Amino acid sequence: MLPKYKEVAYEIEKDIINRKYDEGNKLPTVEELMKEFQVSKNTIRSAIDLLVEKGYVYQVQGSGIFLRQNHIEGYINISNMKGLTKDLPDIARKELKNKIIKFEVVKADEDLANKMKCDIGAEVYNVKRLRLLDGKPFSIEDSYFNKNIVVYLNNEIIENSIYSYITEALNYSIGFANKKIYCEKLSNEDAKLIGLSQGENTIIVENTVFLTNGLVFDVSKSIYNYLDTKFIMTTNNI
Amino acid sequence: MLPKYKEVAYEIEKDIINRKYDEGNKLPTVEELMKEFQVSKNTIRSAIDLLVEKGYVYQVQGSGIFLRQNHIEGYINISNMKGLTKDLPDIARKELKNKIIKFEVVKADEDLANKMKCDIGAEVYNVKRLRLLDGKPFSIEDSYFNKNIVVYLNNEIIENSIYSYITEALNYSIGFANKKIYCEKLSNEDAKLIGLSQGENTIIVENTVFLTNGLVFDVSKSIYNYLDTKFIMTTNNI
DNA sequence: AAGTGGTCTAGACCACCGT
DNA sequence: CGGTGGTCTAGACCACTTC
Repeated sequence: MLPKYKEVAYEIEKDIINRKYDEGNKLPTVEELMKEFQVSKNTIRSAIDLLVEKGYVYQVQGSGIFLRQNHIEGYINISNMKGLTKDLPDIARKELKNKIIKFEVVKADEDLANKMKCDIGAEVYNVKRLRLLDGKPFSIEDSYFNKNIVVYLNNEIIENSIYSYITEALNYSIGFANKKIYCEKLSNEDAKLIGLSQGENTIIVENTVFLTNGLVFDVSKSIYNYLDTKFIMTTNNI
Repeated sequence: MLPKYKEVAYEIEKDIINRKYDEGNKLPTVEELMKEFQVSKNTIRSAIDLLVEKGYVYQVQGSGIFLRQNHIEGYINISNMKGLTKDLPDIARKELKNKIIKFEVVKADEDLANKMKCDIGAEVYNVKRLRLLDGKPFSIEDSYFNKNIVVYLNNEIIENSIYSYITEALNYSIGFANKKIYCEKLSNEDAKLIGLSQGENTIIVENTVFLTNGLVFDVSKSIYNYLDTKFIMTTNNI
């Protein structure tokens, strides 16, 4: 059961996506939204704050709540964090397949234990997958999952969506993430997998993902094909 | 005059940076903060929400408000948007210099007019600068400023900080930005400027910056030296 | 059960925009 | 000056964690 302000934000988000407010590029006034959803002013404002944070709208005091272009065809929103399978409405029409390169249980060394805030020697899943969109190599993802949290994985799960499994089957809720973005030369092995040349630079995203209680459950490094992948993000000046 | 919740957020942010809460990695309880700052619960919560959005803390219901590592030495926080001069406490000790490569007034073509939401043929400043840290090439920034908003620029301003000038001298307030991040081959000219090889891929950030009233005032493309520049960002699952 | 964060309301008043 | 967003409060009650 979602709280009211999230429910309202979700409804308005749907309306925005369905182009209900395209004419005028403007949302109804706060007062009109209060009447529409039968909630107090603060609840509407909390809902709008969420939409501002997501980059859907901006507010101008004394004037209104305006739509903001936050989506560009072909770009991946790097702020999303529900996993590739759920993240990409844009490419969702395409078929996403995961080819397993490696799937094993290893013991965390000092570096990994540090990143995962777990004990040295703790068991972790190491999953390396080649991700294909309509059969075309899209990214190489090398992930580690804390086995104390993600107690079980199998081939079927990792060929589909690990994130769906974690949030729906294991019922964990994902809280936040740190991301590092940089450019790095491809190894011979990775270059072959993703269809580029060895020694060529491409774009890398390292991800450390936390549950809402602050535990690290996933540390990953993803290598993207720079020819096909551009990221977009929105920021607010707070 | 800042509103109370921003003032409170600012004070707590200072305390976090000054390591006041490092022991226990925890902030005082909401009730304690209410007493400390003599404000209502909702005001404290608004302040904490800002710190959550900035990646400083996370909240666990029933448990507390915990510190989150949001800063790693050597990484540039890509979510910041006050301009390089103000953004980088990390490298602020270093000397930032701007070498002007190009500074002229041009008329917006269709593509630029589209990006800047201005008329085709409208006058814009085009400023291309090589940015140096301690004398070392750090990035090449090619910017366009809407001349209807940024009515005047000169060599002195663009050798120092354009953003300081816009926010302090012109008294505009910056609202939000869209950023595109990708990897692209260097031209011969740019490769020479930044000290890499022609045809080598490096990391690019395109920036469209809006005032709080929704007007675009700056469109820019920055080319970074991939050897020296890695970005970091924090996200929340909302 | 006690402690701590999360949601919601009604109402008051302020600040800014446009006419 | 009317319309619209922005801030703030006191208080009630809920939900989760910790012991």
